[in-house]
Amino acid sequence: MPENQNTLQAGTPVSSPNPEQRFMPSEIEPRWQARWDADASLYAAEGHDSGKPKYYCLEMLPYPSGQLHMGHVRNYAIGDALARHMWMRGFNVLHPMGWDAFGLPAENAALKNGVPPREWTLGNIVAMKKQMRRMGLSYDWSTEVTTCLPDYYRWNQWFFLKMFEKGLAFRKKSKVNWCPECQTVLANEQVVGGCCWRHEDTVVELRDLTQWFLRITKFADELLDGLDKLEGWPEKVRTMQRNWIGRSEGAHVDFAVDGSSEKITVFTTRVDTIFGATSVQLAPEHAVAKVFALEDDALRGQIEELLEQQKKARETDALGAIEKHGVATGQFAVNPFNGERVPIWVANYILADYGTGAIMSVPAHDERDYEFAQKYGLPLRRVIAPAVTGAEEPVLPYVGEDDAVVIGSGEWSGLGCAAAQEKMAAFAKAKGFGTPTVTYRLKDWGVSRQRYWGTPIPMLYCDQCSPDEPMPVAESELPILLPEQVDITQTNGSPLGRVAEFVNAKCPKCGGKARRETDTMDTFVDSSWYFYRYTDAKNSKAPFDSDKANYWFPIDQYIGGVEHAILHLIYSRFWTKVMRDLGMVKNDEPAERLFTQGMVIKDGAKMSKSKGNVVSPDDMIARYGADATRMYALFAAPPDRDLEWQEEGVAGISRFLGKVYRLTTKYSDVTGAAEAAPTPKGQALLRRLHQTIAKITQDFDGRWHFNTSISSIMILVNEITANEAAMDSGEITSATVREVFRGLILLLAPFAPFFAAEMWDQIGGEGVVFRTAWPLVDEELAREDEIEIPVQVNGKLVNVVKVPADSDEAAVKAAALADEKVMARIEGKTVVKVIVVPGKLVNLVVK
RNA sequence: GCCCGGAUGGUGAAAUCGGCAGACACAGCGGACUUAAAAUCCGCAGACCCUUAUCAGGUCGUGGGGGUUCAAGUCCCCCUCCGGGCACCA
Repeated sequence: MPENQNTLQAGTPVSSPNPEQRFMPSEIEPRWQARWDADASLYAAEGHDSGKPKYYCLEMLPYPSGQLHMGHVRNYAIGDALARHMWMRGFNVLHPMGWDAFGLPAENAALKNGVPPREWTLGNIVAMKKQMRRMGLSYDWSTEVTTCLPDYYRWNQWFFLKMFEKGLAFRKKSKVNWCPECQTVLANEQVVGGCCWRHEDTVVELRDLTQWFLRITKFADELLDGLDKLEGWPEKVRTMQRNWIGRSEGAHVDFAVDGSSEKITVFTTRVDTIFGATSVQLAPEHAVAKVFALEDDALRGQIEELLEQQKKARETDALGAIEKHGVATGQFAVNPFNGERVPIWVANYILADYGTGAIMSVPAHDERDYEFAQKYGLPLRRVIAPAVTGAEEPVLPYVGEDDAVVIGSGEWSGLGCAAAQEKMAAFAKAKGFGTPTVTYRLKDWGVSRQRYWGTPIPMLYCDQCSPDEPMPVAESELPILLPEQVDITQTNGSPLGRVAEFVNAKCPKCGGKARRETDTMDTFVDSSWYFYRYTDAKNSKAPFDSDKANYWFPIDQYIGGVEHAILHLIYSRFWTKVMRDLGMVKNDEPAERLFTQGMVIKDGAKMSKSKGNVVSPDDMIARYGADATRMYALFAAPPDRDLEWQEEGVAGISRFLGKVYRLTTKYSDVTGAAEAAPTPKGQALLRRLHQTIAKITQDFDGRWHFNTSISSIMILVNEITANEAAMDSGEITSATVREVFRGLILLLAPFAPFFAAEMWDQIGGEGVVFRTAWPLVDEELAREDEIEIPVQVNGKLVNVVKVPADSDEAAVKAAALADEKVMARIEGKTVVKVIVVPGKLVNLVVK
């Protein structure tokens, strides 16, 4: 290579640049990885007395499937860049990782390959941890949490006992979602579009079962109201949770059944329309409907049919699409507001598990009731109208607007709808036939699972004292260990039920024979509080020490996929409130800020085995190195958007790193005697450096558009390349060269850690690059002294003029008018108006 | 049906506050280096038109249509398509 024949200028002695070297990530990365792996303190959080502000940076823990996928790579590349950046900004950073290690795939693998779930899971963890280390992720492994190990899940059991004590964990028989594929019950949150969240094509069935529930509804209002304060969460997630909680204000009103002692309580959000009620509609499973059915065989058959339709619709997620059917019971209800008798019907569009399972039907002012009434010829009665006098009669059904008023409703006529709702509910309450009430869509969290690989529920049933009433296991008995060597090949019932040594226990009360609960907990229990355990992962006396948690919490930044918006993220908020009420933590919410990254796409579709478009991170790392792979994941799109994986792009980043490598190694040793002030070219290069520092600092503080951060680094490097001759000749002093490369490497450190560590070493940087202070912007240096101002004539660009950066309006205007092209353009025309936006542009309006 | 996103060159994207549309890359094309190739470096590159060609010039252009403004990818109104969430929830 005919290189390094740099001519030295007098007075600017520069040592010879080194011969250029080739970038070999396959050599660099393992070398640094070995060093980092050997140093447990490198990424360890400091003590609470470090004097630094704390920063808890958390990425969602993975399920240990055995293979990292690109979604993980993206998630962790974002979190890792942030953690490293915050270290460099002087924070005491907690950056932990763990394993969401219970769950069905382990059982499936056991069935398929004959490997026990525990072995399979722990083996996968080893493999994935190795992949994470190859990625160069900055986790503090001393706080690692593995949810399937007894030292973790015993605290699930402990929490369960606490919740049982407080009445927050309870057992009830109810309709539950059953996935035939998983052979277990699912929580409402785990049913997506009528199908299982793990088996998108498997329709969930409804079964009547006695199951354990956690009383998340107790916190419904707090979970809802708290969303307003979570300003650091994406609006999308907050909206999804609001919808999911589904708070609805209204009233209960009792309708007496004519000629019977029965009464029907309806839930309505529009009690102001009660004078327009022309029937009462019951869900097929409503208790009163059952009473009527007892006396009438024909009716019973019809109701059963309605129930069947409803069940079918629900299971195929066609609820809302099915045709409304109903049957008149022949019975009548009495409207307590006007004493009117209205017929009682049973209809397939009334849900038993929402509200009271009964409604008053107001066909004139409700779309569904209207449709039903039209079909069955039930009467319509208008009881609200627009306030505007002389307005056209509204088309029915008319649900009213803000200004609608009540009509034909006795003493309430003339009131606005909102006022009428309030007053009529209060009236009902005063008279004892109703009350204002709030209904939620949110249901209690069903946590029982008829599966093996999960946390055993620490409850007992004594044949003598409580065959049906559960008794808690004593706290001192914990953990109730999950037995090994369990036959999970049979598919009916909980596998633990077939393990005699597990089931048989002693009753804590009478000392007689007792049975253990054989269901296990939903794995979402594990992930509801794991991030607290990170703060005190080895504690054997408690889930964690409160002081430790209170130091680190709330999480400053949580990063993960949006798919958990109403699963993990609502359960976690609930769990935090429970722990707060137990006095364990002070924070109301687990995470201050939440970031949901976009999906990784290939050929326009989400990567999946079935589509055959999966790109393996291992392949990418082997070919281009971890730095290039990670950096591409950040460069290809802003982190909140979907990212199309293009291997050529990774190659491009690898080329870029190669270029930086060549330049850095070439100039790593340049030295010069007593440096003078930077030369003009050096000044320009330093200006670019400081502009880049400003840009990237701003990106971390703001929008996280790391794609533009990286592009700004590329611009800097392109400018360095353009100045190579000047650096060789000494036209840019060695002091400037050193400053530029030092800055460049620090800026790259959050994005390409192996690379930055190697380059830092090469230039003789002191200490660990990730603990070196993030460079500060020198505003003076960053400022341009000459700027280009576009000049438009009638809004069209004509030319660009150069002016000093501090030019005032008059000077910019003068420069624009003096420009030849501009003059040519406006010749013979009248300048009507001149718009000068200092620092931005000039627009001449001419005629 | 309702609520959120999104649509910009051949591709990924940029334009953060209404001010040069396409930064930075990928793919492509041309050149240098080389016996040759790879690698590397330099250059070109929205579409169309005018021009023999150059130099230059012109028109159009951010999903579509209207509007506000000296100026619109950006603001307002209407519409189309794509992705996501919710949905007989009374």
